[in-house]
Amino acid sequence: MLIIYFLSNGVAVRCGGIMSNLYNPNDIEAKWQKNWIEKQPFCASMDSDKEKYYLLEMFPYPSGRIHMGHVRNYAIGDVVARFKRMQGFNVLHPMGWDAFGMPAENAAIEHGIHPAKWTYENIDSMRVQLQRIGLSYDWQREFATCDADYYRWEQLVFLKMYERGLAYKKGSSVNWCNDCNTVLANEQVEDGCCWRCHNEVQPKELEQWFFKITDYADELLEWTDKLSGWPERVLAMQRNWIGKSYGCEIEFTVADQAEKIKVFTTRPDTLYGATFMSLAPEHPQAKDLITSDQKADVEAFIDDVARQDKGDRTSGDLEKKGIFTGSYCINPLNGEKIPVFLANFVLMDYGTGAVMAVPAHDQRDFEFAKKYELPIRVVIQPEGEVLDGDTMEEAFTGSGVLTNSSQFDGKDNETAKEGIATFLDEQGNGRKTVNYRLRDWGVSRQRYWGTPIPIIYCDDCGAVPVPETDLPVKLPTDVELTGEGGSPLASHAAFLQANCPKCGKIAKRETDTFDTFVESSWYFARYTCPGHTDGPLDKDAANYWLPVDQYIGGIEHAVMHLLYARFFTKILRDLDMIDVDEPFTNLLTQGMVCKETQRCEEHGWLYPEQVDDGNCTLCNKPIVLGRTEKMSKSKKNVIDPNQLIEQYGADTARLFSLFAAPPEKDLEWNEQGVEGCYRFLNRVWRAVNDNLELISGVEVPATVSGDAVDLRRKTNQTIKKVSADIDGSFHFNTAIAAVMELVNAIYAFKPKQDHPGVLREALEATVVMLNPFVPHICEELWQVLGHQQGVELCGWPTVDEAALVTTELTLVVQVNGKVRGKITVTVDADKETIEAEALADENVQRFIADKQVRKVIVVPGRLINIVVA
RNA sequence: GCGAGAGUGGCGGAAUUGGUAGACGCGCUGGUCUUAGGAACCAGUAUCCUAUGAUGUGGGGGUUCGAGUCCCCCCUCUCGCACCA
Repeated sequence: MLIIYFLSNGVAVRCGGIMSNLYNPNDIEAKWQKNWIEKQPFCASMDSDKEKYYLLEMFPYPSGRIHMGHVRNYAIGDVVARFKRMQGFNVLHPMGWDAFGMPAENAAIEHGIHPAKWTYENIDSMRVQLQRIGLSYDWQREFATCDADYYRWEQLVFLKMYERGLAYKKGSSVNWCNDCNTVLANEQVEDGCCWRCHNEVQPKELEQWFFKITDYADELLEWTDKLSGWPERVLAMQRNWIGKSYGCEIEFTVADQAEKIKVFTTRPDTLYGATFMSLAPEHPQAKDLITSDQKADVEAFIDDVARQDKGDRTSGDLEKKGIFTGSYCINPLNGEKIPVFLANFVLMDYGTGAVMAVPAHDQRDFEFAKKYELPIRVVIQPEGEVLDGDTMEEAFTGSGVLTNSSQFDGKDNETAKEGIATFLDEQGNGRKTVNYRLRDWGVSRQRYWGTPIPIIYCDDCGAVPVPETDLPVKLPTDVELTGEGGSPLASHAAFLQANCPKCGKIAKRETDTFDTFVESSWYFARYTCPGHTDGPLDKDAANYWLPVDQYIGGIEHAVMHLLYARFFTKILRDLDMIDVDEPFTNLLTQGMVCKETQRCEEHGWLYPEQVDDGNCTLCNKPIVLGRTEKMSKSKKNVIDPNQLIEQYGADTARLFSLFAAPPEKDLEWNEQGVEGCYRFLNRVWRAVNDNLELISGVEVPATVSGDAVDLRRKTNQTIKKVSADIDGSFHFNTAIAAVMELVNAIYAFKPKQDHPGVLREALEATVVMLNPFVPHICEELWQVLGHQQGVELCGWPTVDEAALVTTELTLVVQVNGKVRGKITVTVDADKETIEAEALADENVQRFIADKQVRKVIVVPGRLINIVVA
């Protein structure tokens, strides 16, 4: 026999004779990918006969290289797309590029390559990499957000928003990142640092464009209760972010002045307990309140706080500090004079920036009062306890009955909240209000590589919108990026100079560009009509496809992207461009891809290929295993998908990503697990090829007998399980496990030659069911099995209920809840027969012995429990 | 502190309505075939034990004929928010 040794996929194999029978993923995958690129079988069009299904994964930033997170995200999506298509849905599954953003500018600065060139080249290279995974996208709908054909419509939406006052400009203190040289939205600041570069964020006064997301705060919040297809924690994060709280605005008159100070409180019931007031140091009224004898000290305090880092300012363990302004204000309920303080823990951007301090019932005020020896007055007494302001050790924030509160004494505090609010309203000193944590979305960025904001500044007419007919305001390409002196648009004469659309005089163009989250806030809608030239959206197409039935992406977008996209959907609806309220019916947030870290004492973090047999390849010292963490370049615990695919094939990469963990959980990368998946695909490959001669041309029989009954039952049980596991619940790992069981049953099935039809049936079901997971090998095997049409066109298999029926059942017999035996009975056996059989079991008898049988519980189809004394 | 989620073999993970805990895969052990095995196939693999036996799903209680699953208390971990008035 001819013996050949060669290396295939990194594994040495020996092949006796027929080489064509070897599973060779690279050849098969190249063949089918070529077929998909040429024939474009995954292109969608509107079809009223079929039920639509819009499946979308979060589009990638074109960094140039895909990572395992992409592979996982898109593999999950592709299973759903292929499955739904096989089920007969009209599936829209598009892909494109979130193409504006800073890395392109950084590449330009570092390597002198133009952002546009860099971006489009990256897109070309990433498209090839995605195609190498075998994803079933409708590539005809592809676009990049940096295409003028895309962003021109974004500019139009902006103009419409501007008309309606939903986009406006104001000067404000913004979050400034010195490293990125730009402004950040509140959502983009994490622990006081830039979400991208982690540089410390500084406050800076700037004129900025804002989107009035606060107008939609209520609707965005209300819908969080209706998005039943979203994970609860994402909804919780959004609710938290919107931060709606009901309360009261109360006006305090400043003693001996006409001025009033407005506070926001959720606890008007504690107003009689206010013993001082705290203002944010940057409160605009603060300076007017400083009396001359306090001037020097207070101003020093204000400077001190201003210099403090914003992160520390809101960190919670900041030491509470404050200073008396010298002024007093009057409690509108009892006319009491209380001192006004400035306090470092009062935030200007929440509520009104001023707080009535009730030390007895607020922990922060309590600590402040203790420190500065201010009075603590109890106004709410809990049941069964008597609080005393002089002796209490912490604030009481629970509910109780009012005291020291004049006509409200004796009322429970919930009733008093209403009563005091109403009373204040009648007196003209306050009113019930609602307060939000959510701020308007600042969208100006002082960057080049983004969508230009279509506004012209005229000395006479002010900010004038660019006429719709002049759109797009194109980003000029003839710029040089140096990384210094701010955005190159500000010094680009041809771009900068424009005539005022109103008066025609020479004017200046806006040089800021949009936050790139604006592009990703509506791309899913544009996919429904990417070539539309009469407006942002073709309403018919958008209404046919939207909302997205299933959206899949990372949890890191729980607040920013997902909230902005919801907001934009409502904007588009109110601009009469679409009819839906919410963009994404169902949301799946997949877990991160993690891997064990490895470290060398001398060389620090090591890449997997820098470790050989537990030793560092650089110095041969033993490595130290670190924690399992999210794959990241900095920790070097990364696997390059391209290399992985080269070694094992895309099907193996996909299979492992789907099998090793359920999609919403973190996935721990494990080389041996990958090999296990590769082995399984080899097993499937051989199961078909080794039996090919036996089953070719064989019809699947209508009725079967003998051992074949069991295999047919297993086949149908598997179809049932896999269908249920994929549909709706996305339990891909258990679906794959079920097919593995079927394959094991096929291997164990004997004698094969007696029942070729049933064997064929089982093998075909295996191939069809695996297709959503590993499409290349399945297409190939389907062809090998003699089919002319693609496997996807054969449809998803249906369960033959008759084949599931069994004649005999194995029941467990318990004595006092413990398994003591098993009996086999016919399915139609009655309760008496089953009981008699169970009691007759030898081992069961031993445990019953001479004891008295109290009760016998028969759970049909499952077990018998004999209860003895 | 608030909110969400999790805790099951050596590891990743399974277990409709409470009904045989540990599917499937990895790893490990033994075997077959081999010059060879890091291939393939077969068998075994929760723990303790001589055992047909006992124990076992973070800990402690409870409900039940029966609890990983339901109820109460506690512990640990992960994530998000956090001086939000």
